[in-house]
Amino acid sequence: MSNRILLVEDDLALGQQVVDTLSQAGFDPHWVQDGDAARGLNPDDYRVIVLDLMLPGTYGMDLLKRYRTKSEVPVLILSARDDTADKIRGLKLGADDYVTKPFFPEELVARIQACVRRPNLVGTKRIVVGAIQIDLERREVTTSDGTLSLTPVEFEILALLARRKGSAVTRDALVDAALDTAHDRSRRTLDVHISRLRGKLRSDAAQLETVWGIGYRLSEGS
Amino acid sequence: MSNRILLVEDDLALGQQVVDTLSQAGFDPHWVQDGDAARGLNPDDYRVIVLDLMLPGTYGMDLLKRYRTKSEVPVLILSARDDTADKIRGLKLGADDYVTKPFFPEELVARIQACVRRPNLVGTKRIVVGAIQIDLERREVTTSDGTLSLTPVEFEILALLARRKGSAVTRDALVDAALDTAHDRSRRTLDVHISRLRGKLRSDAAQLETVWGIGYRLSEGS
DNA sequence: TCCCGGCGTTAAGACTCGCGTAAGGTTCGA
DNA sequence: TCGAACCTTACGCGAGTCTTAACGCCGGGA
Repeated sequence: MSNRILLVEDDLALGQQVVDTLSQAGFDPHWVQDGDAARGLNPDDYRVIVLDLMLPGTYGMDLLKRYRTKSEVPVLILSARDDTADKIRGLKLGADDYVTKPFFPEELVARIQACVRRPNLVGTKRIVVGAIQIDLERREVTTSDGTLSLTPVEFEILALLARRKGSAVTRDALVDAALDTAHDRSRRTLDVHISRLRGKLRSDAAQLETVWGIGYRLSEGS
Repeated sequence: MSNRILLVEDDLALGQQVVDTLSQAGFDPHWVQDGDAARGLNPDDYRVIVLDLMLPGTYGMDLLKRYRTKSEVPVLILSARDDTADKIRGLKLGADDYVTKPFFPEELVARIQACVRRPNLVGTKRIVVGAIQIDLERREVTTSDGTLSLTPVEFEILALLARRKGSAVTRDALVDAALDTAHDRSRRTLDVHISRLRGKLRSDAAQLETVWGIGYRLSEGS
């Protein structure tokens, strides 16, 4: 795997500085200035993501949430304000580290290396939950009834449930991950997709449990 | 594996504060005041190690190096000085994070959780009280009778009691945590939920004791 | 350009399930 | 023994969920 790092930073001077430092440290930085541009990128293409919280366009927190639901990639937050509440919120959302400006580029590099070094056990692009096998790269799902074809939304829902396999996943998280943003969470759209998903899962549908008042959970059958 | 955390900290006030916060967050802190005492411990017995760099006896950096050569356990550094050179040195030596005093306990907890989250997404955030095991992520409870499904309110009640395991919890606190606010505390709603909870706990119901005039307590059975 | 199939969304009715309340019984402490 | 605090059961309402059906958008193909 490459040493590619995604840097989301709108400050031109700072961004250039970080890019230079990362390059010298042997990384392959990929710099995006705009939050909306970062939305479309696939987090799994990168080793680490360095994210500035104060962005024009999409807010940094939204990006973080988005990345977290989609992938396991370590995310390191960069922020102007040394605000503890913000810090805690970021870390709770799944960020792996938090650096406040101003910082020395060397510190950032050291922290990135600390992220990378961590045992990344979940490198596989294939998740197995009971009788359900999900190939994230081929976007293919196999059950005990054979291979089945899912729509994009259905696949995203199942993929997120599989990544968090065994644990209950909030309705909100599922909506964030699978449906276009700016959705009215009160609508019953998600239910419909879940319903169709269950229909396709057929004999393995029992693995997709509903957690009342919370959301859903994908459990191993046995 | 348990949620045991090793805290190496010589400052008595700060140490106690951290221990309290960690306990409330569902961890099982193990506090050592002396660096030399920490030398002999096996790092693999702990989920995370929180290490103060300014210690009497063995220097913190030495301990860090020692742990790193022995084990893969995440180490989180605590330091009085906000010295970048020190920070970089620590992170290069393999520390997973670096927090400078003064800090808010909540921040430390959030950072610890960020460390813990990585290796295995399943099985973390788990509280064991006697025969009752509570998986906060899966929202699942296992007793000696097997897995049982709780309603949201019942789960919140049990979770709060488990977090404060062994100590009495006020009725008000339980109502705040589990029930919709703006409720009439004088009513017998909480009793009903407790009753239902006991019914589901079956043979382990004895662990959920009534503290007369105060509230309830979840105790280890044996 | 028009048609058609796939897909996401909305709407609506039926249904399940959790929650709060009431009411009567029981236990505890003084 | 008395009263307050607590336990338990039963029941109805309403929130949350499931399912079916239909609408609208967008793409490819004729």
